[in-house]
Amino acid sequence: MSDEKADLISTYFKNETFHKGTLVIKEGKTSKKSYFLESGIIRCYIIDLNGYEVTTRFFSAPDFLNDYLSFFDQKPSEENYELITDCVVYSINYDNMQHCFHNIPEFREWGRMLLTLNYTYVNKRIISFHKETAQERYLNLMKNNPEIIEKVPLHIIASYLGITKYSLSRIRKEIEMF
Amino acid sequence: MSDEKADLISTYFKNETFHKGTLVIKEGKTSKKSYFLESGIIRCYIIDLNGYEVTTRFFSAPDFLNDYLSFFDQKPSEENYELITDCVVYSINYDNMQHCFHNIPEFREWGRMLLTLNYTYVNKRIISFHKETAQERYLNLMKNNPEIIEKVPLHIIASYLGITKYSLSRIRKEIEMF
DNA sequence: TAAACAAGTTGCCTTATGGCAATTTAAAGT
DNA sequence: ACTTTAAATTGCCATAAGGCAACTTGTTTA
Repeated sequence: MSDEKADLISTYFKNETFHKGTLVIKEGKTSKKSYFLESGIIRCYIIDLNGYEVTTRFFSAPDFLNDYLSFFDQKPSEENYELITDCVVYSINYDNMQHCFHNIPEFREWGRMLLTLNYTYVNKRIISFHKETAQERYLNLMKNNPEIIEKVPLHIIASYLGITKYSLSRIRKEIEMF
Repeated sequence: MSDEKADLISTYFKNETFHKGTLVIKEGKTSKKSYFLESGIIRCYIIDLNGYEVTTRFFSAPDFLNDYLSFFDQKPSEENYELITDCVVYSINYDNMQHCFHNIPEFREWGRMLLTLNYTYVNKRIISFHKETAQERYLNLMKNNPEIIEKVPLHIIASYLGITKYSLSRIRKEIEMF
């Protein structure tokens, strides 16, 4: 993408800072913005049938974050997006997003690319649940996103890996012993 | 959608019949068509790192099936789509799909809706791996897609549920005993 | 800095699932 | 109909992960 285009696009984004613990998107409320994450970590989670929090995804800079279902259809979200650390973001609202989509071909292309990446991501995740042990999933997360291992509380990582905090604690112990 | 629109759209689709065992989309080859499944069952699977087949999804009439990544980007697929039973489909090729997308607003809307449904589907699936036992996942499949339980071989259903054929066989036995 | 609370660890035991081998049942091919 | 092959079942034992309770460590906050 050319610099001019990038500059043009950047004028539709607004720089913002949020603090740890903030819910940028709330279950039941319609998502008003999408975010480019400049620094920090955000997690997406839902409450399952038994009342437990299930972390479905982490976002860490420089990821782009939005709730497809809520944002593009402007209907209530079914998930929560919570800041694990303080974050600096560039946000874009619905109208500006629509404007960019309709007027900047590169933006459309980029949007489609994001969708592709997202789809690939969830597909890989499903496969990882089939054919990897919890320990392997943990080691992969460690390899690909060490910042998450470092900054996210154990019980949240456990809920992302699909195991209990007890099991993750034991896995950590075992890994330390090489 | 109005009847005229539906008729118009239908002219871009071609009626075809394929036999059990056919691979309509092959790993490494670019997907040329998307399919509306009129009757029959198709599964999508990949080969994992250890050489095992992992079934990631079933399609049963009246589902719409396509490989987003391969079809829309016209690049090689990473998955296989195999007919579990004989199938009757309505297929549409890439050029016609593009034409419809550009000229029929309802078609675009429908495309976005499909995407939404797909995303919701994979999200639910990820959650089911977190917080349901294999037996619960099996019972849900039974409830929502009895035709799959009936017509798909046990070892394939097992690979979809993320367990071995041995475990699924035992789960079936246990369920029969109420 | 004390007190309160959350996060993480660990021992003990239970349960779900895996993996192999032997066997039975069902399906396909000639 | 017979033979061959694939699919499904089952006994036996191994392993991964869960769940509870007690305990330790680390973080807030009054």
